[in-house]
Amino acid sequence: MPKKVDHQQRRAEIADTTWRLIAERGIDATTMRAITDALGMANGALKHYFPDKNALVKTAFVRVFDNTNTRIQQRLAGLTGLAALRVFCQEVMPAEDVTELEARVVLPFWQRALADAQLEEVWAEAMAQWRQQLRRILAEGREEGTIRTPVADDALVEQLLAMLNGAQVLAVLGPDETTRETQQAMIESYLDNLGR
Amino acid sequence: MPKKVDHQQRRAEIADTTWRLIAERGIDATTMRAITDALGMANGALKHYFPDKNALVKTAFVRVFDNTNTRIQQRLAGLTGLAALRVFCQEVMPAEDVTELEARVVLPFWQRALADAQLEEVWAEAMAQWRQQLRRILAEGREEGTIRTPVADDALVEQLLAMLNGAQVLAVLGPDETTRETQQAMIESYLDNLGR
DNA sequence: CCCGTTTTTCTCCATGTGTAGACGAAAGGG
DNA sequence: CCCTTTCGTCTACACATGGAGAAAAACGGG
Repeated sequence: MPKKVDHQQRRAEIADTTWRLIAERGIDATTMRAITDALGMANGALKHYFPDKNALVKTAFVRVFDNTNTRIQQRLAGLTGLAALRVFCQEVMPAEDVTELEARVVLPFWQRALADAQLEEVWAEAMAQWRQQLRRILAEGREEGTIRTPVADDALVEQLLAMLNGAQVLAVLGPDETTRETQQAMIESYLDNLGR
Repeated sequence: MPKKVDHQQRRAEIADTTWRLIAERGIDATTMRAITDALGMANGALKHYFPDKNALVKTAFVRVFDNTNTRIQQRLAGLTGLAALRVFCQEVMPAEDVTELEARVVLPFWQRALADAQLEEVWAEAMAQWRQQLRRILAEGREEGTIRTPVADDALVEQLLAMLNGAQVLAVLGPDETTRETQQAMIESYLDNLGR
């Protein structure tokens, strides 16, 4: 029997360095040769794991989403209502270094999703998942009394989703370093207002 | 004396078809040959108007921003406070066809701005302008009593900016046609809440 | 009608890209 | 110890892109 290589782990490794390169140098500079160079491999080696670049980029993006979501789920353990919502927002917003890297990947992803139906589908699913989770958290908050705004939950979900996505743009493309605390203040005051 | 061609108008014409192509086919498919083909020109003709592609793309983006802003200023004539804010949001959000086209240009712009300092500067200026204008509108609303929320104006400005940018993403990449009215409801309920 | 200037066209080239395929290397089982 | 299977490397290639430059055309004035 031949070489034994953990195919799954290798794929993950390649995808990880791919999105890291995207975050660092931009997606245009992330060519297949740049990826294999960063991995210390030759350019043809990717072929055994990804048929073409589209597949590679797609799984790289999916991996970023998965990372974000599992991180959220971990930090969300045991929390409900407004407290859960606060953690959710903090974890998605580019307040830390990890989240800023993720933001630098999401913007190119959006651009590519405009022209690739598969990527758009991935994004749509991610947003559907977030919508569902936010709705559940809001319902919890209503029940336990931590959320008392007269605004309908559906509108709140859209507001939150839009704010979180927009915050990514403002954080990564804003030159001001104030954005760090400004964004914290922004989301905090919004959340405070939900409890009246 | 030689040919007399309105240099300014020609530049504008080229920039316009450029961002229209970007909106329709995506920015990757918008090559210089695609642009000249759409214009009925040869590929070398652009050289007299733009030194390279970066300059072309940059002015195309700037033109989109200028279009949006002048449209806003026109519709904003005579309005103050909450009414002005409502119009501002409606005009920026991709509720109409024109605004959706603009959104399809903004997403690629963000991606490019990540790697191009000049483009980032353009975006920063646009956001600075919007921030200033929003602050003024909010101050007006406070004075005339149409805005009575206890949340600080600075936080409101950031919330609005983030929501407007995020709405662009959700509108263009969301498969649901519900987003049209959903987004209207979202922004309306947010604005209603500002007046208590 | 001719001429000088500008604009436009056309051809060409260097470069970088994704991808394919042949060859060598490694590794574990018989 | 060998051999089959997989993995990795290297070279090559077709192709598109941005850009440069010479030739031709268009245009307005003398």
